[in-house]
Amino acid sequence: MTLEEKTVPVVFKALCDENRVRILQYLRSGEKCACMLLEDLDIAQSTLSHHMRVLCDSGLVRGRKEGKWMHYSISQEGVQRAMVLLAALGDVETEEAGKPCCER
Amino acid sequence: MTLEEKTVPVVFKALCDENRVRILQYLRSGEKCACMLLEDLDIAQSTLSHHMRVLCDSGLVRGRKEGKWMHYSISQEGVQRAMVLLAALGDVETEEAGKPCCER
DNA sequence: CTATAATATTGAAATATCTAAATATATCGA
DNA sequence: TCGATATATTTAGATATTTCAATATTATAG
Repeated sequence: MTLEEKTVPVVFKALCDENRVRILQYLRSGEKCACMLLEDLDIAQSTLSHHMRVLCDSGLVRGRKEGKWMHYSISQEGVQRAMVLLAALGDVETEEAGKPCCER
Repeated sequence: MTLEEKTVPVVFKALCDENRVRILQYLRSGEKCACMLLEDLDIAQSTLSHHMRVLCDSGLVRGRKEGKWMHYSISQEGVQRAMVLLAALGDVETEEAGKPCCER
């Protein structure tokens, strides 16, 4: 597994803002429509819309349009993909027997 | 598991910059000293130092001082902690049987 | 078709982040 | 102690992000 430098930031930017983490927290209790989130979060509507775009771009959240309402939910597949990317980090190659990188 | 809104961004900011992902990529082949990273990455020394601080603050990387050299390596514990945080997202509560949030 | 309601987009200000040069600190060897 | 080397911190400019008001778009009801 090789980490792609361009795509990894797009995925994890979702988790780099306090408000987006709060939104994800809400979504853990199931699919929510934007109006619901707007009630609970005390942010402007355009701000919510911006954050939902970032979340959807990351793949961690899925948006479903139903009439004039947008319903958002956590994407299991997206979370799984992110887990794989993160796990790749922990997957360190076999240590090259104490080879020193600098003269001592 | 409950996601803490303040701490989660600190952890995942590590993965939100292309250069930091490249650094993590390098560290996958084992512990590296700063001078090594500096050679490979084509960025200023102060820039590297800044990124290493962000990485260490996230807990994903551990720094070890040896004389005048700093050695950096991926922290298995840190990656594990991040995995737990991320997994909490996928752990969605039992869906409340299609309860609609908006009038239709 | 028109009015209304939900969401998206645009524009602009405030704030944060990235970058590098200059400087500071720490360690080692002479 | 002095000079050289590795890394950290400070400062400042460039860029990106967050936020909200205003406006645009889309869908539904009448």
